[in-house]
Amino acid sequence: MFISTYENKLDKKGRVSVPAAYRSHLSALGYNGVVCYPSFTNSSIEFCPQDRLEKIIETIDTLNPFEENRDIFSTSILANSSQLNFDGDGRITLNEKLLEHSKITEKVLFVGQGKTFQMWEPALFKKFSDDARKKANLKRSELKWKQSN
Amino acid sequence: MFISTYENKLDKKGRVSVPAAYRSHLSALGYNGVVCYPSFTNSSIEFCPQDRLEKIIETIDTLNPFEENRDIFSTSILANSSQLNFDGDGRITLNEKLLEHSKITEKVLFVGQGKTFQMWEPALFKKFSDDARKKANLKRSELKWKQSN
DNA sequence: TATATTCCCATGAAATCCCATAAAGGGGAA
DNA sequence: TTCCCCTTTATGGGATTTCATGGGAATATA
Repeated sequence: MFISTYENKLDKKGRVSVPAAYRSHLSALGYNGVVCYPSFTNSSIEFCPQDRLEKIIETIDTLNPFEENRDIFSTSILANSSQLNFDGDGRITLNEKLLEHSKITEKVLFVGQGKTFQMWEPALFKKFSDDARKKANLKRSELKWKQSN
Repeated sequence: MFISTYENKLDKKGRVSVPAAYRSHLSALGYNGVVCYPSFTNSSIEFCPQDRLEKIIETIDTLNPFEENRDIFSTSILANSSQLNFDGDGRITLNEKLLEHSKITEKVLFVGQGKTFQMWEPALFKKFSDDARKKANLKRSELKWKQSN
């Protein structure tokens, strides 16, 4: 389970420590790295264990080859996703594309999302999260209903 | 079941003993820790066994990955949750975010809620429960009046 | 050869473990 | 019920380990 948030520092080599709590969960799942891709809907980087991306690929694969969605998904997710392995100290190195999309420069905020997690530029996340909280209050009843089913 | 209330002390390392009665219930469920998150509606910290949060994660996971609701819920719930494990003496360590939300500084009041429990700054809980009692009284007279008609 | 990437180790700070002590609670016998 | 003893629990603090971070050396890349 990926939960909570952790703020770590990006060093001048472009490395950042993945929080120990996330690493131990990943290694429990049998992974020594993560797959990541720029989010569709916001400026974060999405991370997931490898098997999850495989599931997404399968889903895309079932789409009609001439359907527009298929192209959109495969181009924007698969083409932009990368495999990042941990170094001996549990760090990953972020490439130029990821830094650009996320606008991360100094600090990296890791945000747990249950089965996945994200990386954010801290200030951008704060903005997003304030917004989310407001909307969540409005939509809370909706989630409760789904849970009870 | 988590019932009754207990007031324990927060030490200067930010640790507090979880009441033995709560701990033994948790260990009967097979957990050596708890998951917690700031309450939506008041200044308490809500605690639950881990499986409860896992159920929420499953629910969120059934939502379409590109749907707005999914982000909103996972951000406002999961990002604000943390896993707290017991040390060898049955204590947990509260982080800055939790202390700030709850305004806890010296004393911690544990309040049983059946399947979950809460942590309060004692004075704030007193205010909260006094208020609740007043409201209940108002509604009671309302109810009586309606009954007598 | 120059540049980037990966591996390895050092350091300080923070979290965790471990033990000592004091207080509280429970059970049995008078 | 009351007293005493034993066990459990709460709390404090020192010792140890883990973790994040920086930088140098080694390897790969171009």
